[in-house]
Amino acid sequence: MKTARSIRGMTDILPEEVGCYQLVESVFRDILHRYGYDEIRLPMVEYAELFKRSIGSETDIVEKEMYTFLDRSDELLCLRPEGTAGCVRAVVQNGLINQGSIKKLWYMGPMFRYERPQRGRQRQFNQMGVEVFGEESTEVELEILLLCDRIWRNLNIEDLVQLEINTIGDLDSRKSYVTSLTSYLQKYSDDLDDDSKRRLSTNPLRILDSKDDKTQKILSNAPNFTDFVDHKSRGHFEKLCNSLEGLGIPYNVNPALVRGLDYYNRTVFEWTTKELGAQGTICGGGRYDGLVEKFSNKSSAAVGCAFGIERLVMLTRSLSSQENQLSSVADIYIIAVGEEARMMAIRCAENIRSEIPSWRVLQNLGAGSIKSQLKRANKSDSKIAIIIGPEEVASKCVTLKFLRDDLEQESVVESQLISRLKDI
RNA sequence: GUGGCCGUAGCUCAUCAGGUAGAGCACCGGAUUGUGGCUCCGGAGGUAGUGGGUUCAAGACCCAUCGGCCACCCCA
Repeated sequence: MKTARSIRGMTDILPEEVGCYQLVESVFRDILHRYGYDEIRLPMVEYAELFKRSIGSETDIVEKEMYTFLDRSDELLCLRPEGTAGCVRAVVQNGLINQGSIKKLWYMGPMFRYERPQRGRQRQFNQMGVEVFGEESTEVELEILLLCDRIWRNLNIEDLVQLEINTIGDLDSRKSYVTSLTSYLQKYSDDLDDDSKRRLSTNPLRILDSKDDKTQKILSNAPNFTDFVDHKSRGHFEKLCNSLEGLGIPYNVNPALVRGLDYYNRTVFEWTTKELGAQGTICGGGRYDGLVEKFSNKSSAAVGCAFGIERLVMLTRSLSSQENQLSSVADIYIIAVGEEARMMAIRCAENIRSEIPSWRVLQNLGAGSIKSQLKRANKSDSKIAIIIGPEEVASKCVTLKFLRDDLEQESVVESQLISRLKDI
């Protein structure tokens, strides 16, 4: 059946996997709460223009990865490819940033990018994100990195991740570096690989990432980005690095780390892992002091980052263990044979659910012999089966059968059931 | 968008000089009357991703298409 198929790259998260998601999400929620961040819930659809202006129209995301469409009023909309732009929009629109005060927010939800799916990459994927508005000191970066580190530790993946960090200076220093780099590379343009040739005119900074040996050779004599970073940014970065050292957070300065979104300035960082194949970034972010003023007559410093939930789930799962954390184990399975018994069974089930809320009570749905119902009870992993048939109806008793322990089954008067169960 | 590998029962896979498909697990039922787990017996379940082509004959060969995986690209 062709129609019973999900869209490419948009996968179902099956019941057996949901436990892992809930675990990752609850760790995130808990830690963000403890650091004093508030949740904000944002729409999945925004004006396409929002992303063009914030992420940058020359970027891959905007150029070829957005789900863009016209709605019935001919408005050009798109499915959000990331969370920061929408968060900035919301913060400006709702007047959440006041001069001189700091706003700390987090959000969670699906993002959409039209890319070829592969390990760790889907067209619909889930992110958790953090944004802090209104403070330009390195303390913000530091707090976010500390909070990341705490998340890794809570998920027991701290040994599997590394922090890569860099500064890309302010807008002016980036501009002058780009002109310098471009004019240098222009001289060798014939020897560059095809991708890099193309990027020479679109996004020269990206050439630094080229995997081509010849291109890398050319780059070895290219002007150094570090020399172009403005003094303030450099100082900012050094201060951050010193603080990280002081706090014992290992990091690696990666001069080639240039993020693919235009809104960043100064600090950029990525937490990566080698466990996930080619898509090793589990969290990426940085500072974007200039973005708010693009949508507002005010300006505000800002830092943020986003976590890939699927990738974190894969990572925590690659550690084995906690799979099926919240899988379908039950406490009680109720078996009924006959119409009157069924009514009695429902009564008992509801009664237990009211009186012992922490228990998971399954009731056999549909008919079946006692034997087949007991088989199901066994498969449900229930500890106890309650059997109710004509005999039980007649005697106003229920039969308790212990499925995991070597105990005699017993008969309990219906009115005594709860107190008997509470003793177990 | 590009490249490599792959697509047979719910799942994992076999079948392969091309002659209209099998196993294990799972599922359902039974082994004397209302009792699970172990064992034994039986049953159901596949137009071999889809569409063309080659052939007397194709799951097996060719082409296309869709999908999956992995990589490039880029990123979470």
